[in-house]
Amino acid sequence: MSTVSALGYALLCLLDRGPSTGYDLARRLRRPIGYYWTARHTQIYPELARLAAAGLVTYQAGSGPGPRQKKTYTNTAAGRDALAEWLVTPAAPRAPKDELLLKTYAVAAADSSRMARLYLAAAAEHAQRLAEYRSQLTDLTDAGATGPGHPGFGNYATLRYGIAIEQQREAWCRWMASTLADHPS
Amino acid sequence: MSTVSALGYALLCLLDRGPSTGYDLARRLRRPIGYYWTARHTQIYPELARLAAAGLVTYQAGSGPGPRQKKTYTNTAAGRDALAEWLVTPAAPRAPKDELLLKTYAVAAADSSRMARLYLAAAAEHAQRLAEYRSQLTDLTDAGATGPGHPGFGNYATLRYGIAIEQQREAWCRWMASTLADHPS
DNA sequence: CTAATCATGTAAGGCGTTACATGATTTT
DNA sequence: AAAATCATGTAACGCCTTACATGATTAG
Repeated sequence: MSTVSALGYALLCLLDRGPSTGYDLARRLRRPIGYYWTARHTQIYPELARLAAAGLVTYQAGSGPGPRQKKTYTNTAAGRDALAEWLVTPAAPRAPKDELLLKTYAVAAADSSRMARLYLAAAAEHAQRLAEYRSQLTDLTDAGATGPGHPGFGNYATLRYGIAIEQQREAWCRWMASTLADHPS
Repeated sequence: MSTVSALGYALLCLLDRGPSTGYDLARRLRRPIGYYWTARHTQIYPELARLAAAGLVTYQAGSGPGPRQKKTYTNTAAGRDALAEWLVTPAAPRAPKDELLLKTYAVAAADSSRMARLYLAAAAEHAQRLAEYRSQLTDLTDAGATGPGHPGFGNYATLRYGIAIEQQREAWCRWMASTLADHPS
């Protein structure tokens, strides 16, 4: 009963919205899923092969641009069932990895003013992300994707989360920068 | 010039606050660093060996409880320098992995009421975390760790971040749950 | 004519987890 | 007497990135 990896389910999520080649899945994975899940094509191709072997996807092969065949993948009924079941299964907690927080823990061992610049740069990045997310949210709001039932609701909901988090992180980074600036070491 | 991994720097951060055995580092890594960085002892022991080989830490060996020697590690001057330099170096962006957001993206393919329960359970977990963080923040505030210069400031600053994020995430989970409940599929 | 895009794969190596292995001391 | 804690390691395996490899079509 070959278990499917999270990446496998991510691909099933994408294929649920429409058939794609592996190449296309890599492109579609960049936005908006790339904000909370990423994978390179080198991971995607073998994973698609595993999903096909498990009977969760099928493909139609045609002639491709390169020396190999181009394969267009679709979810099978088993794939849709597996996806629906996975969606309502609580996720195992993942190990968090946040290098900026790790650095913050040891802030006493660093030069304050150089460290403050780090937080300002991070704040600027978050501000830029925030602008990106907000513009995408506007588009989705205009399209009426603010409720479940609308096909864009998944995107809308994740964007709302992203906006809330980026706001907090930007504010926290600015607070760190100003706190360090007020207190040179 | 053997490059040091993020885990290596995490260990240097801990050793900067006091010498430890590998076992003790694993324990100290659980809280509060465990909130934003984790590692098992199976990763820590080889990493300490690499740090020692690179001259960033030294150890004093004594007789241990088991068949092997117990080693107490300390940062060297080179280790402290490497740490100070790493702290002010911008981190390379990490690939985010958030299974709940991935599921949210595909929410249209799931049963609404079962999915709503998932968000409620997640919200409850965040509420519990929030209570934990708040109680620790109170202790640190009482200890006067609210400004840089105080040795507990690193903990204080990361807790403030954690509280802000957990609040947002809890609120977002509750919003998702109620939005799905209002709109059964 | 050059670069980008479309399209699919393999191989080597780092990071991280789980399971395996040993054995003294302290607590229940 | 049993369980937890202290203490250190190795081995196998999965996940993920970087580099390697091929070649047609389209846009500048």
